[in-house]
Amino acid sequence: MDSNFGSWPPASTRDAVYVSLRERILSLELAPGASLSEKEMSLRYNVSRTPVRESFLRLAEEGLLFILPQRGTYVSLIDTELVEESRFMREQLESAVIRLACAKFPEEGLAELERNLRDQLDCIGKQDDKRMFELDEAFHRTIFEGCRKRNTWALIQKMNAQLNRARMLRLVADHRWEHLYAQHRRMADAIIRRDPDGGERVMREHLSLPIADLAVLKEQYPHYFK
Amino acid sequence: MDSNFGSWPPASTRDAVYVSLRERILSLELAPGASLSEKEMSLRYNVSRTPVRESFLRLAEEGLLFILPQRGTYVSLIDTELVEESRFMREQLESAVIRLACAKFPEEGLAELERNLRDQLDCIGKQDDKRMFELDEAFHRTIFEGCRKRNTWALIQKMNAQLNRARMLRLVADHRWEHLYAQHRRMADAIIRRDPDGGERVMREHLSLPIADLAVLKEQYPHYFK
DNA sequence: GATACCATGCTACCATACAAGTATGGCAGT
DNA sequence: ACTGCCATACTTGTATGGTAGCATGGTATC
Repeated sequence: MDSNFGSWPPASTRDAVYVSLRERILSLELAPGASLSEKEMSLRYNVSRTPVRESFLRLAEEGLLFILPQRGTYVSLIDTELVEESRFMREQLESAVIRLACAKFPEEGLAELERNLRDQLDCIGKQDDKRMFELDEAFHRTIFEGCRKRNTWALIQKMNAQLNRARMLRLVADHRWEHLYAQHRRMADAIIRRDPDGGERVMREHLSLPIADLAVLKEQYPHYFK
Repeated sequence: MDSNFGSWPPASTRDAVYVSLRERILSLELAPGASLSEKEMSLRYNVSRTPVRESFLRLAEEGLLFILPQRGTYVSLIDTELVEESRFMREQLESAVIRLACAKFPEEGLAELERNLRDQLDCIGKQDDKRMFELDEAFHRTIFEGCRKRNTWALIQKMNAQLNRARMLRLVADHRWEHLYAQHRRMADAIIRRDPDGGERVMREHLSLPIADLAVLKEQYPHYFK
């Protein structure tokens, strides 16, 4: 889920600070609009201002912070337009890729999807939300990798920062895991059947759902939004 | 074409260095594989290592540099897989957006497209390559803005760094400007006609072309590629 | 009372110093 | 001649000091 996935612990102080800050922002522990400063964070993490500053710059590029020179640094407000566009982009890219998958997909990838689906069923029984979230991501990633579209997936992951922060507001998210599983199952079936139209249809349905209630959230937490 | 577009001169030393380095990399003045160092650049630009270093980090994130800690920094080799994926992503996003444009597009945007097309014709007569390139970009940007997909366009611009560097290798690029103009003309017509299928068809055709000869380039400049 | 000014303390930005890891070339020992 | 060691000169990573710009609150002036 993170760019450092697979290379733990972080090689540098900078990465450690970056990872920590990012997590705190996405979890809303650092709320949208909150103010921070290089000095403050350097004290908190017991490091110098340099790695903190470099993390700030990186987070600012990702749209999670915004920096006003000589004034201060703030956690960026959630931009509904940006969230919607992120969802839009993901929908387009994923539906294109599943078409590819329905045209040609390696046997090994298919086996991986089946394994993943079995695990999902298992998770639904155990109500393990965290693991289910990981399986969801892994399922999609497997499709991308099977089509040799690793970089595309990486880009989607970056954009998802915005999306996931919004999603985090739905505190007790309606874990409609059964529904999610059913859609994943249909995707795998479409790939097996070599049915691009069917695959695309499920995928678009799948990716239209997540943030239908964005407007509601904006009313509920107005100070978190732009 | 740049994120600082419209806010000139660059507010900070950092941005100035970043813009300059980026341009030199994309123009291949700094060739793929070339080695550079923070110190060297700080001397050349007469600034301290700090803004240079921060530019390096940003360029590394964009995939234009790669940094080996304690060893050195190099201009990244052109990754054909990444280039192809960039093209792929652009194709998906642009064809989705032109479908939107064919469903609904503001009158004002349409006027802008017509203005742009007139200027393109003008440019073809004058053989002004640089301006034609700008008009090409502006044409596409106008379509995105008319659909309120500004952020999507911004993302495409970032990805294009990889693409454009590859494109730059075709030194005397075949400026088939007339062909390009014809395609743009057909896109505008599709928007006017409200013809999503026609619009998408032209767009996909338009964006499939650019790097058909990537393999040839790789043979011609093997040391520039991964 | 309202307004213009200025001291103060904050910020991020930039310069510089130091630390730590790595490549290289020469030299000593075999 | 070859090998292993080490001094040296690089590299990036981190720490810290100083600077310029901005916000704020108090004060002097009208």
